[in-house]
Amino acid sequence: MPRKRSLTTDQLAAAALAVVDRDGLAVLTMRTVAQELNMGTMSLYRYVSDREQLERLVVELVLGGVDFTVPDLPTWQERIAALCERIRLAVHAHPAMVPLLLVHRHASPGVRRSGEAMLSVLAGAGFTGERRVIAFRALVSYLIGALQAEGLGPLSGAGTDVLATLGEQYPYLAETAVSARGVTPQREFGEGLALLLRGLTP
Amino acid sequence: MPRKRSLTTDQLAAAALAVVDRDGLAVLTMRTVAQELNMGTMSLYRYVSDREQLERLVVELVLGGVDFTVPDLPTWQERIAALCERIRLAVHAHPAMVPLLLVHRHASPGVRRSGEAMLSVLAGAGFTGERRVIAFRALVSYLIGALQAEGLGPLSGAGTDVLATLGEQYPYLAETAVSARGVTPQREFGEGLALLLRGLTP
DNA sequence: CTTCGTAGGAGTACAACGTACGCCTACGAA
DNA sequence: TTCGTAGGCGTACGTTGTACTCCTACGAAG
Repeated sequence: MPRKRSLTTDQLAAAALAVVDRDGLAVLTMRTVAQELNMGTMSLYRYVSDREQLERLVVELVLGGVDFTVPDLPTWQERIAALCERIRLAVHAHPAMVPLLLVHRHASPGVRRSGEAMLSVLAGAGFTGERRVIAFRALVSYLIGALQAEGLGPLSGAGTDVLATLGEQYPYLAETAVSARGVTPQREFGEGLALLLRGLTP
Repeated sequence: MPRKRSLTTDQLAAAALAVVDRDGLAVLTMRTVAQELNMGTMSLYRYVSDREQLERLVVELVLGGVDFTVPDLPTWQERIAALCERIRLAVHAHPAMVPLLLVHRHASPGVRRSGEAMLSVLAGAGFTGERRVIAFRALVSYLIGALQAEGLGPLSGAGTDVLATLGEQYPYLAETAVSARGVTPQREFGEGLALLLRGLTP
């Protein structure tokens, strides 16, 4: 066996994530990542076969830091909420990569582990068969949507101010946007999830 | 005023949507759309300033067909559900363009109109201030996540079969995937939304 | 210590993309 | 009939992902 690899896939993923964190998802390029590592562009292809695979590595790096062991809490609702909050926190640290989560949610072990953890809680709570399917999908849909909305949403963030200004055309939207200023992303996420959990029954 | 335009923006959007419906979002290109219209590539720039604007036109075309007048139904929950179902139906007809919905959800009149309609229902139901913010965001998050999940999700569609096969590593995921086979996207969407609505109280 | 084969690193090159620029020309107003 | 404006489009450039090919560093074998 000649020559040892000078890079681990983790280092590669970390470099890509650094680029995304610093300059945004739009500049995530084989060339920019290679520059970040002081390597030739084509050298990256010794570690990944694709740009897609590079993106998957980023997703795995972010989700890899999440603890998916089911927390020891009194109610299953709290267990679900704690799991979701862990995910939200991990993603919140790298908001620019959220779109990657959605694109690669298929073939990502991290996403699967998270699903497995949530399902085990639901199963323990007594959800079976199609009820469990519905409940799980509802949770995942909310999670995905909320993460996506957090960084870019029209209510929190920069979009809020824009919406607040066109009050005559969309009065409710404008009024709600003003109220939204006092709501942190964390509260928004947590209390929205709580609403969903209230409606869930095995 | 010399020369009349030979194209309406609707026709342009329709051509782009046709390309997306037929060959997928990946081949949506200024060149492919131009070919679809038997025009030169650069001619499109007489109608849109950007590729982004072209994508926005597609979003508007899809959402433009949705009726956002609040339906006359007994409960506000049913009114919300009906609005969401209308959106789901419109999007369901063009599943490949869902990612565009998310990217352009900011500057899209259609998205704003939908938000305004939902908020008016919530307001009529007695939601005010931050409670309305939370409720609205929860609904939007679910809607976005569910639409996204519908076409590509790991539970319905092709991903289901894959998941069902790796049972030893993700037992719950595999079992749930099998149960998911009997659940149509429509039921999944509607019943998941019902769960969320059950937890909503002004 | 020398030698050798394997695999890592990188330069070149190409197709496809978005789009700036500038030309030609069709057509409504005069 | 003429003219200026604006529609249509060909060309070309920078950027992207990546196939191909070469050179070379290095662990194992002698």
